[in-house]
Amino acid sequence: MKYSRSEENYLKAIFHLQQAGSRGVSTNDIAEAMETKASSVTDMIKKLAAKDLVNYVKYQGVSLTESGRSTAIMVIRKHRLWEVFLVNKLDFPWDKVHDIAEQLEHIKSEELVTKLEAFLDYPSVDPHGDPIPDQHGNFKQTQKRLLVKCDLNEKYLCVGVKDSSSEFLRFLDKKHINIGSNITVLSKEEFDDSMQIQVDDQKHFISKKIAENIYVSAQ
Amino acid sequence: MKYSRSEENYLKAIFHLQQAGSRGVSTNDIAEAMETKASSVTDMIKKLAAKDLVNYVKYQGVSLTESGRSTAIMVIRKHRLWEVFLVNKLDFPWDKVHDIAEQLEHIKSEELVTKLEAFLDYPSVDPHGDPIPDQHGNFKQTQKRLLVKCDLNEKYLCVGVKDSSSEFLRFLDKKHINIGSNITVLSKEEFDDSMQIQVDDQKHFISKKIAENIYVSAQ
DNA sequence: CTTTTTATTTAGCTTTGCCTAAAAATTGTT
DNA sequence: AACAATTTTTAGGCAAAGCTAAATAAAAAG
Repeated sequence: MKYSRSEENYLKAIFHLQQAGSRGVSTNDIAEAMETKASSVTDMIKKLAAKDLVNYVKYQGVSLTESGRSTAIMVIRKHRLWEVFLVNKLDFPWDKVHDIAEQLEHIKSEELVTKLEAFLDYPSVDPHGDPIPDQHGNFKQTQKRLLVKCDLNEKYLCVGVKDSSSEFLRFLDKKHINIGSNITVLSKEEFDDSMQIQVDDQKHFISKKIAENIYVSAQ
Repeated sequence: MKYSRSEENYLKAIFHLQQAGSRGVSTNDIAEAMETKASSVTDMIKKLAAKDLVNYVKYQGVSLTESGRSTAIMVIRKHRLWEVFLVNKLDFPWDKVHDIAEQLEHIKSEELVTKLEAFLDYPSVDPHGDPIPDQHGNFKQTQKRLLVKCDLNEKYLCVGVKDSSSEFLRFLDKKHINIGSNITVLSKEEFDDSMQIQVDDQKHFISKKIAENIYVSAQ
């Protein structure tokens, strides 16, 4: 069964919103995420519900059905595989790949995804540290946490970012903070939650806003 | 300036038709090539004319403007580069890449094409032997000719195919006829234009229909 | 427990790209 | 030249995906 580009984008957005908050996803949230109007969202939701991709009760938001969830995951799988291709093979900087992957993720061909994945050597995460689902849709949610909530003097591994904007990613590049960097929080300012951190062998001061957008895992 | 997928497909079809016959391209020809109806073609032609992509006089067919031609060539460039990627990097057989390349050719990103081309090492032809335009739209039309029109006992180089259907390409694979194979016409049957040919170190009998779909160049 | 605010849905309109059926122009044939 | 056949265009409609504005439901506030 095949879905339109727009349907796939809605499913993806709903999936991401569902991951964030555990509640049913509201029309307005979807509208904001997709940069569209609530009325357009209602229209599309009805179509998705008719195709059994979402559970929908008027005025009560939506949740993905099994079928909707797996469709969303397959789109995300493609998106992340293409991001790996763009960064690892074509040498794109990691902050420039999102828009292109947004287009590539809608290419329809099972075989293409399978062969691309093999060509890339079965990567488990994309350039931003997000896990890549396998062909059955399975992926392990790394138990990552935001740097802002980390303990002092523990060694962490940078595993991903929350904000994927070019501005933020370029900031990280400038500070040599990459996926895989070792990070330790050396001190924390109670007043504004800014902190001094050690990244591999360099020390930096970063604001709360930065620390809120870096994911790390204990190591 | 950006054009829709549909507009790009029309421009591409018109370009190919224009290459084939030198006359202005007719509405019906476009409709047949695009597997759509003549009335739809008229609609689209008007839009393309309004955007100065084609020259259009009612009832007299169309021809591409400079802008239309270069847009078409850029789509063809992308199509052929992606075909090379699919065959050389992802190991697709050459008869399976067309449909996927039809999708990939519409991905919008100058940078992607540039980087893809470099990654593929600036190929000059696609897997079917068709030339790949450079970033300025230049490409040399190889002075190829159909095998059916070749002289006896001359050495030729297989440079492309006219028919790109899976059936035909698989036939060629079976006979080990590839782009780059050496071909010599050993004998020709006047009655039905069938011929005996030497392909590298193998001999085959082929019908007129086969010989009409293989392009060679003198060597 | 009303009232106000906010969220959601409905109604109706727009554009793109396609369709069918009918009209008009062109081309081919006596 | 006049009729027939073919090609092309027009007219009117449809589905997808979006929009604005108005109506309605739910949530928040008094």
